[in-house]
Amino acid sequence: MTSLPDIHRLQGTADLLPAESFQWAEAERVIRATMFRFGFGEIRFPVLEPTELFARGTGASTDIVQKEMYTLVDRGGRSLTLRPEGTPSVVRAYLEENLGSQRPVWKLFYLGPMFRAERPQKGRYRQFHQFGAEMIGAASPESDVELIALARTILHDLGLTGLRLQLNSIGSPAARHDHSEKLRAFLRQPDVYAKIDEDCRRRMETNPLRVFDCKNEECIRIMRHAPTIDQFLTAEDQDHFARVRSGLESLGISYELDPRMVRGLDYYTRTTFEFKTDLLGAQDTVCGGGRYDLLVETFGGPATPAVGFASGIERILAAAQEAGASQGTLPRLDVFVGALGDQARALIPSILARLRGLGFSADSDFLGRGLKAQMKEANRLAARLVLIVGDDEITRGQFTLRRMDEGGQAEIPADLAQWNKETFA
RNA sequence: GUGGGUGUAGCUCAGCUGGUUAGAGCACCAGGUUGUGGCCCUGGGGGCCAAGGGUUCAAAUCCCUUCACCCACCCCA
Repeated sequence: MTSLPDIHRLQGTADLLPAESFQWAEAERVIRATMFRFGFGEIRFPVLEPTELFARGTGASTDIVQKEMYTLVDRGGRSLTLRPEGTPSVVRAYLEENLGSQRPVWKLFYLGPMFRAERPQKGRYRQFHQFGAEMIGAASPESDVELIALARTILHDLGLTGLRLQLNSIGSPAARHDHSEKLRAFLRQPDVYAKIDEDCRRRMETNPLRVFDCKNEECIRIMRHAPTIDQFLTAEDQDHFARVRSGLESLGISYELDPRMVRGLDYYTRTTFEFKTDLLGAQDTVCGGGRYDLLVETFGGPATPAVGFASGIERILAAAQEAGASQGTLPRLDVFVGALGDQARALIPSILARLRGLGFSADSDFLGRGLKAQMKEANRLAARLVLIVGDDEITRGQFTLRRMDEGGQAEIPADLAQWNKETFA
């Protein structure tokens, strides 16, 4: 089985072999292409960051910071953390590279691995991969709409259909704080408290908004009468939200209002959104995002509004597969060189070099096997052509070129210099 | 961190209430075609049945422990 009995892939991580990594490369290509079409440029930032970046950026009260970070101490005694999400790093770079003074608005995207020390399950991994986009410097409702449209376009381009867009506005931190307090007060009323279940009594203290998510029918009934966030939004918040909604409508993007939608990160303000699928089981959010108008300030920068989203590649690929989206297959090999005999085998390197120089993908057998085995190998590689080089061919000065789809064979000159693209078309 | 499920060949799995050398399909290798793939036929290599302990004349099968993986809760991509 294994010759490394004590060395294993870490829980919640994966090895991707060529058949699968090819799907990934395709997805990444699509993501970048669409990002560029929307005018977003790629930012690459470190996988390892100071722990304080996330403690302050993601938020000390979040589950991510409280129990899900891979944190280590380096030799200098510094606390470092494998990035659990991208947004704080983008904001750090924005400030560190002094981007705000160069242009009023920055549109950046990223793509890469993130790390969270959670118990793995379907659609949840300890090393997973996200792409995300951030527009920093714009406060307009149209920028919210632009980001939602961007996310939706990429998801569509990746073959995902039937997604539900859920939308909410959570106002300012002050409004949320107000709301939470009122919610607690509501839940503490004896006649209410008596009816909610144990989980919700716990949630009431830790995160009262979560009670809205309870699946218990009694809790759902009671929560219909609970105060919702929209009652705490300012007139400006409400106006912003109304303009986001009308912007989406003018684009024909349908959405569901979900006043109970809670996002797990501290920095969101006003608009929040999620794209969900019903193809994945419990972990059904494929993309989540929102506005974070105060985050730049919390790092000591100037008041700078921003909006962004992040999306999980594993979940997207799983959902696309579930939806029966066409899966790209590895490209076919153009020419397989089948050689027989020492004299012919000695020619393989220069033949391969010539074919590759002409722009063809070319491969050969390096085991010195018989022609039959080499033909099987060529078939496995889905080769279009097999160039057969044996003693006969060398004495005749003509190589045999077999077309694998039709089965026909032809002769081509043994002189490599006479070959051109048409020879192997 | 909590709950449930599953661990038998590279992969997907069978092996019922314990009984002689542990099976199938696929994959891999070889032969049928001493220089020709995909289909077919024949043969072959591969398993300390997750690990450790226990019960028994006898354990892949029953019991215990550990480990791993999966699903779910919490939360999120």
